[in-house]
Amino acid sequence: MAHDADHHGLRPRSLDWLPDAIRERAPERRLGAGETLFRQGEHAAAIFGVAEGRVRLIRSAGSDRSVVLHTAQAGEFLAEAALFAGAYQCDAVAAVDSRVRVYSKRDLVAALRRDPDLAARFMAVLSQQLHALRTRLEERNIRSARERLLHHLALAAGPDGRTVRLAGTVMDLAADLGLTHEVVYRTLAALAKDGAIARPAADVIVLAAGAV
Amino acid sequence: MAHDADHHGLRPRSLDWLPDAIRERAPERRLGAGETLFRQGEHAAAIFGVAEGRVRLIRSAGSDRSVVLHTAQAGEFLAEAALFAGAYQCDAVAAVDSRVRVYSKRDLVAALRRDPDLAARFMAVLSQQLHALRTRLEERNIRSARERLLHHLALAAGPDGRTVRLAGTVMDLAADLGLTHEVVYRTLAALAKDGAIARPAADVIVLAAGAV
DNA sequence: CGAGTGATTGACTTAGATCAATGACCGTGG
DNA sequence: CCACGGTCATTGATCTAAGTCAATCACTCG
Repeated sequence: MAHDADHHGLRPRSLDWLPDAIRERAPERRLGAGETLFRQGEHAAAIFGVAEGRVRLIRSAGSDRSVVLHTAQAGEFLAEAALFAGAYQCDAVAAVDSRVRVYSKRDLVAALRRDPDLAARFMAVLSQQLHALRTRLEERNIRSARERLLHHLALAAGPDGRTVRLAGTVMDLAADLGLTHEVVYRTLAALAKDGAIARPAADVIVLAAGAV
Repeated sequence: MAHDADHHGLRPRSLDWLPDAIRERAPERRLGAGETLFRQGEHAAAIFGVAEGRVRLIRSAGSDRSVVLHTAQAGEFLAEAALFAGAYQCDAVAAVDSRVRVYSKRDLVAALRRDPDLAARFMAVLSQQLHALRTRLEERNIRSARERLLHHLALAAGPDGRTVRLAGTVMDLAADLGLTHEVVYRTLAALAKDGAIARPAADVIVLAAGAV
């Protein structure tokens, strides 16, 4: 099986809050690469969780250009916004062979309305995701690969504030950072040479005490 | 007065959902540049809306490095996540002289719990912001300035799918795109020369019909 | 054992950042 | 009323860090 795409401390899981009753009742649907899950304008009767693969949200209406809005990875939720709208606002197309769980919008909305604790948990998850996403965007504003990487590592550090355990591959890290993997390898090597980080193991990075 | 920082179609307003009763009762607080609004670990008794200026969320604990998590612009909400946590998770420091509205967390939580419609509206706002943010992040994954700009323009286009009215300055646009303003000017000029866009007015860009 | 994937480094190119300059425009205070 | 300072728009010249292409090695899995 492929890597679990949702390995990252910074990428919060989005499905934990779901009541078991609803989760267990959600059917699974398989999508071939390129297959459409839903289209803009369709009545929104469900939202989805990506179990495996990748699903793209695409806005094709309007201009000729079809624009990718988002690529949902395994473990992510898809189209939460449809919970509060009558129709989907964009198309969803599987980028590769994928599996999605289908959650009934009606059931979910009813549950959220009935159970304030559930609603609070959902709002909490949304807020946290929002915060995490803002942080990622802030990170992308850092132009220098070195600074960006250090920013990321400082945030990903464990409780001691220095030790980072890489949950995925360095290539995944590079993708998260919006850098090519070569640059990340090189920058890691340079940081290690400067003594700014140490790498006691392949999947562990330790920030030096005085690191800028 | 400075530019309204929240001019952008892609940057959803975050305060509209608030019940008037709470909004009107929220006191305003002025912050000098560098002044701290709250600190990590403090009991979270309020959340904030930035009325003017910029407030940074900073994580300083752990590593020596203090890391900027987010810079909230005027019009944005600050620390929604604190609604569902006992204590703030990071520091908030004014980047420039600023004004914030202070919303009582207790009141808000009570209102959300009491009024499912309000809760639904809040969830809708959070979902939309999440979606918008994902789109911005997706945009940042586009390396080429030309393609990134076209992506942005296609999304910012009005109902006809081709006409974009710039709400702010080109410099603001550049900041949104994560590019320098010089590159944006140049790229706009190049696109115009290629016939991919037209600029009938300073603040209007029209995408050509056959634009890739 | 061979195919596939990740880790790593080298060589080279280029797009975008940086530094710099100019002109338009706008408000403002003398 | 106009000179002045500030901001934005725009373009040129230059530099460099990051992207691209490429190769090698280690490892795992069937």
